[in-house]
Amino acid sequence: MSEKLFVSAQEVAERAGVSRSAVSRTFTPGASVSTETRRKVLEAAEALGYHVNELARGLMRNESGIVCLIVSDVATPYRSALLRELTLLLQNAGKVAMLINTDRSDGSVDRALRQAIRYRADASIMLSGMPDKSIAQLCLRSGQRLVLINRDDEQPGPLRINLDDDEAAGRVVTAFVRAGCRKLAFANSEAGTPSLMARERGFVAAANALGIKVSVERHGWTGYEAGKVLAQRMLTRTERPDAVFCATDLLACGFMDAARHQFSMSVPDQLCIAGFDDIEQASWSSYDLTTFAQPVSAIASKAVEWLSQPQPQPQNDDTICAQSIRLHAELVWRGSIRGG
Amino acid sequence: MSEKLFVSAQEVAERAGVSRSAVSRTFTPGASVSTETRRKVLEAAEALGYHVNELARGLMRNESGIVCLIVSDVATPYRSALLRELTLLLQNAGKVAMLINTDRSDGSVDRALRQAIRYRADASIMLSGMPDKSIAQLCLRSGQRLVLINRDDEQPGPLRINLDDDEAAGRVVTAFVRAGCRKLAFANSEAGTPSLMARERGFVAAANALGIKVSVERHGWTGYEAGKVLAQRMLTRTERPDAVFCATDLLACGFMDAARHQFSMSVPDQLCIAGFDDIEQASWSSYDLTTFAQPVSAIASKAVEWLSQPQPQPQNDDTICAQSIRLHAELVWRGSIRGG
DNA sequence: CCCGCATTTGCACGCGCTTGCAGTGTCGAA
DNA sequence: TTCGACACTGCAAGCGCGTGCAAATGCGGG
Repeated sequence: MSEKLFVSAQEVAERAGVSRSAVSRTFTPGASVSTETRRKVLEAAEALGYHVNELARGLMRNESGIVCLIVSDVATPYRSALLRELTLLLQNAGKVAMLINTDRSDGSVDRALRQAIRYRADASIMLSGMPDKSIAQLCLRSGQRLVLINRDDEQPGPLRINLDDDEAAGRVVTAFVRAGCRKLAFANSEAGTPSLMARERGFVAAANALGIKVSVERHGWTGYEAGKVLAQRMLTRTERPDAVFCATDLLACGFMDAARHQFSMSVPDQLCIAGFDDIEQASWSSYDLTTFAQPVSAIASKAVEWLSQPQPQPQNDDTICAQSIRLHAELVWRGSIRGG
Repeated sequence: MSEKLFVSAQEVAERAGVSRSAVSRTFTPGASVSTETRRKVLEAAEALGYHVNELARGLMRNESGIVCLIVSDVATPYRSALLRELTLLLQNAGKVAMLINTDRSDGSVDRALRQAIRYRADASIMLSGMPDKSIAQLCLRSGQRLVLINRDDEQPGPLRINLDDDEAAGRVVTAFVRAGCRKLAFANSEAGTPSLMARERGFVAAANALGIKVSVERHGWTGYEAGKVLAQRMLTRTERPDAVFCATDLLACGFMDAARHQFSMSVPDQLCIAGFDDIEQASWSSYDLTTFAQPVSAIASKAVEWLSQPQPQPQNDDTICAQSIRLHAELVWRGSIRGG
């Protein structure tokens, strides 16, 4: 039955005529082995098809090399793009990604996380999403390093990566105004995550500063369908907006489709639209959406970089390194806003 | 420095006043422990915040509970949808997903896979993509179980999950003909994966059986841009097709956008289009694409189901269970083909 | 009261690996 | 020649856990 599938360092040692320690050291960067011994070991290892058992190694070293990616809505364009970048970089850094899907909220999230703790993951990266800050707590208490992307929990310890959502929102107001729009609207979801709300606040504030009032509507999640519903609500009013900033590209796509196909409005002639994320679909010619680009690869590389650094002194004085990085969201100008 | 982060079974045992074996058995389903002992152990474990060390357990049991997902183009809608489903189901089955991204072809793939082997993954699921069958070999040789999705390697051992691509392609011919189309075309990528080629063969064969010739064009990968290029090639000819079957929804979206915006053609009046995968965007009203649905959740559940079964006798006689599952791709009828 | 049986429990070993420590060999300087 | 410095190497302990085996315990019948 369990018929000895893997070769162990012991066997490699025997074949190479050296001690088991020599084998171990050969595969430990920075250990002291002579070139000759190393050669013999590598040869034997190759011949036998030896692979270091990372489970045993992790057991000794007390670090597994596993980074777990905690994510909801994996199938969403922005989320999956970030996921792609992160896995790639982690691999290059010699780490390995464990995926925790938090879509179902029926306690399986908690179960999955505990699962990750059981594997002694060195770190967790939370790609935004669910507000469960207890999860973050659990990660930290089990000695993991934590990276929070687009979340704003005021907890010490983790690295927080955020965007300049509010300033970005201000810039889109300028663009709308320059295009001659005066009846601005903001289409948001009910998710209420910090970055979404920051965009809303920034937009409203910048417009108000110019003496322009903004009609705000919130509905559903950040998906396409919600965008359609928002359009139905906002475009059936007596006074239609002539420019709408959608908190998300998916919302924008839904909004635009409804505006065009259900209300026969022309974009950008009768309605200017802007989104946020710069998902692939934003560049498709049916949408040609002006939007803010999530600096996906910058986010990923900052995160992985931070994780690759040696543990920053885990002292318990009050200057706990509450690292926070703020990245810039570049406006990608396309055809959904007049004039460019 | 390494200040004892995790509690061990030993400590739990001491607090509960039992032996370490008792603790171990408490967390091993099916082991023999009295209710009283179990209660004491669970209580102590809870108080101490004990989590089984899955690394050590895997070392003993010689199975890690890790399933690795080998995937390229994670950010692609179909791929990420499948990923979502798989991770969810794996979690429910008490397993954990390790993600291997094979986008870069510069040997990092190989490195990542070896990484996975080092973690003694119990199984791998290859979500189609790259043709490197040597990778599959490596998985099998290291004792993993293997699931191949939408690939057709004729190797024994793995579970193969495929679709009825050729029959599906036949059904779309019928639909086109019924819509009054006679100049059929097939837009494919150059990737040449088995399922893509099966769709092409099936389409051409079914059309030929009706005495209709098909113009076939292949270009690039299976993305949106390739679809646009294909449209540019096929629609600049003197004799334009009046119906095109795209091997992929992304191709179809690109094709449709080019047809409408660059060639001012009306879909479906002047051109009927069908795709394959039923990605979310296919249902967006700008596309409203008739397409075949990948039975994503069926695929995922078949895969996880198979992995959850006890190892099917690993005998070495010639009746190696070369399991193969063929699923049905349902035609989702929308507005990109006339008459419904 | 004793004995056979079934259920629990503890002991001790080993999974495959890292690593501190002591031992071997080599070499140049004194 | 002697000696310290140095580069390797092997030994053995131990990481946290599962599990076979034997001892312990409980129980009912004789």
